[in-house]
Amino acid sequence: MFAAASPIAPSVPVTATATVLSAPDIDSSDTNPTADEALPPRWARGLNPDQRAAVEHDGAPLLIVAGAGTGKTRTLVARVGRLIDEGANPDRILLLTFTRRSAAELISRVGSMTDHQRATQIWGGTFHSVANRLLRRLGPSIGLPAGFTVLDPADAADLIGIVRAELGLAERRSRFPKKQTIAALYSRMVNSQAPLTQMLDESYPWLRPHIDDLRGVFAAYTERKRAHQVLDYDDLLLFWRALVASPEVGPHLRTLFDHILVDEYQDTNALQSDIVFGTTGPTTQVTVVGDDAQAIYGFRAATVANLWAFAERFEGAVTTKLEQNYRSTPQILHAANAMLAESDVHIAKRLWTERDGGRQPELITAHDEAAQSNLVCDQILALREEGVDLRQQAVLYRANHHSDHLELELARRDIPYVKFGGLKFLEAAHVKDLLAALRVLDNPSDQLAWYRVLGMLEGVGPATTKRIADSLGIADGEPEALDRFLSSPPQVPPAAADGVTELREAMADCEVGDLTPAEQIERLLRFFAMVFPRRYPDSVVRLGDLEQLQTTAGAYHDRSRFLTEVTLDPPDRSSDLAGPPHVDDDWITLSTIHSAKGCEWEAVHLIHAADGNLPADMALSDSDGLEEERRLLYVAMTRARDVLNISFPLRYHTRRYGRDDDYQLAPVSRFLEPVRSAFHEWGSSPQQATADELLLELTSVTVVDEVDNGVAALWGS
DNA sequence: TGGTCGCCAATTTTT
DNA sequence: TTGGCGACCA
Repeated sequence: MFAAASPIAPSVPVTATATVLSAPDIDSSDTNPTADEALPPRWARGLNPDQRAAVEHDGAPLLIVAGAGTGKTRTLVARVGRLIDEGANPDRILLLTFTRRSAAELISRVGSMTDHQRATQIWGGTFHSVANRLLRRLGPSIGLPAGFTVLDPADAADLIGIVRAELGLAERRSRFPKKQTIAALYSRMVNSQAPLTQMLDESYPWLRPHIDDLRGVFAAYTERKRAHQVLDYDDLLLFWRALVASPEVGPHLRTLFDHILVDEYQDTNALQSDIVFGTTGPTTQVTVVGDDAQAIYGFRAATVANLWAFAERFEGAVTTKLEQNYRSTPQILHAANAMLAESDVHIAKRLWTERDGGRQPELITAHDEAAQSNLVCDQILALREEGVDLRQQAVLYRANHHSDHLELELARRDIPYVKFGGLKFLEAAHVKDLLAALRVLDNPSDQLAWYRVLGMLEGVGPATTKRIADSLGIADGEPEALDRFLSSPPQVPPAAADGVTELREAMADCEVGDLTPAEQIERLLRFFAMVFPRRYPDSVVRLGDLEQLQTTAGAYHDRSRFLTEVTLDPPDRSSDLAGPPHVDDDWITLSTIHSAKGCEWEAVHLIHAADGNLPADMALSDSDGLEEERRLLYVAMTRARDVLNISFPLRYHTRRYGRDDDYQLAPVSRFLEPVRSAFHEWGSSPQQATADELLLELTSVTVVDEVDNGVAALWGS
């Protein structure tokens, strides 16, 4: 009922073996145009009938349900290319994507298809970056100062930590939730638009007794943000929606765009759906693309209900499906389809391919984690021998630390790798230090930035920081705080005297001199060079990082702009600053499944596919969480073109009881158990493992008899 | 005695 | 990399 039959797209046979349909072969249609008098326009080349229908649709709101590997990006690019070709004004096209990187890629591909210059005029980016752009321009008309500062999530949590302490909730025994927990709760509340009581009942039942205190923290946090003119990520969305709702600005906003296109619509939340709806005017054509089988951001309050209810919210909407897969072998598709069959995705679709041949995906049981790392390295190298470059291979896993052991083994064997989704650049302490100093200059009411900067001084801890801050009037959000700090030295412990002098001089130079952002960073670096050696053992490396950041800042003339861009679109890791070692180097990609969304590789090695890791234990409490884990596995499997190797260790060593030789036995992921026949299976057998464990027990357990009997029983069978 | 500093354990997924 | 706990300094 949700996926109404589309009037514009022919329905596609849903069996995996259907090869009758006349979907054009991409390669031959690109190189061998048969229609000699009228070449199809560039955007139409190589599209299959379903894709072409989606590209050419005009009028009613359009939902494109695009399965994994069905040419979703190609279709989106072609659609935008067609619009521009046919005279649409690019700066009246809004293209909302999940990451900034995918927006940039889409726009660049549109550019090479049409006109590069015109393509760059498209409003492209994440919801957050577009919100920022709109609010700088239109914010003042709803009472938002144009000079607001954007807080990254870590800063937001720190600010919550401050008000939490100020409200006296940080006392020893109160067992009040930590700042990260409160921040996560707050963010989910905003993004799902659910009331606190409901949020607590559904997701945080153990916090129920603290409901009044939590309300107090939220109120104080909101008040503090207002006083200091800072917005967190969620506020960017909230204020965009406020623009939409405003009687003055709303109607104007709805005339800005002729076309709104949203990618990854299954991973948008309630607030984002409101925004798209509210930004759509009577003459705006809305197109959303998504796949409910790939919804993996429920923990961030994303809801596939947006996708399911699209046709209800956007009246007269039509739905079209893309089901022909151009990526994977039939064997891989079969395994993925079978695994997903049990799930509760609403929009029926079955991927099929014209490809034939290919090897069976493998399900590998490893003796333990060390064996798994070894096996994976062996396979990576074997594939490289066969001609599959490392660049065409990836190792995927559920949680960041799952790659720890493998990384050691890769390093030992000199296999180069690049890791995605790990520690964020913004989370590196030294980067936060530098940005805090710039933020103090940029917005002297930014209490959080002040606290961080002052706390860097020797002999100055939380208590002294607060004392100095109070004497400067920072807690009250007085912008004169900076002038006071620069005109007379605050009272500090003797150890901090030199540091505070250098800091004041550096900031004064940045304030009065007409310095570019890069020059200001250069000036501040002298202060950092003073305090870093005491603060960080690897201070030289960190200072080097900051010099790289200085280079990056060279592209900006405006300090506020630089700060906002870095906050909303940070480089992935610190090493990004230095760039990849050599362009012609070959390296393998390590990534969480979440970060692998939208990517594909010739060979995918999925590790730690053990129950407890995938699905993760944390997700087992409710069925929604469990289903999301299943879709996560589906996303991982469908990243592979030719080779899919899934492995899991039979046992995990734990140190829970203080001994290194403790272990837990782990079965294969419950999602894979029913579809084992789709795999070529090999590795250690569970029976063998259990006997091994019991032998191990023999050496360390005192109740020898029982264990002995257990071993005898097993070996007897 | 208040406050800083050093050492230890633990960490789902992210715009 | 954060937080918690204990040692040491004014």
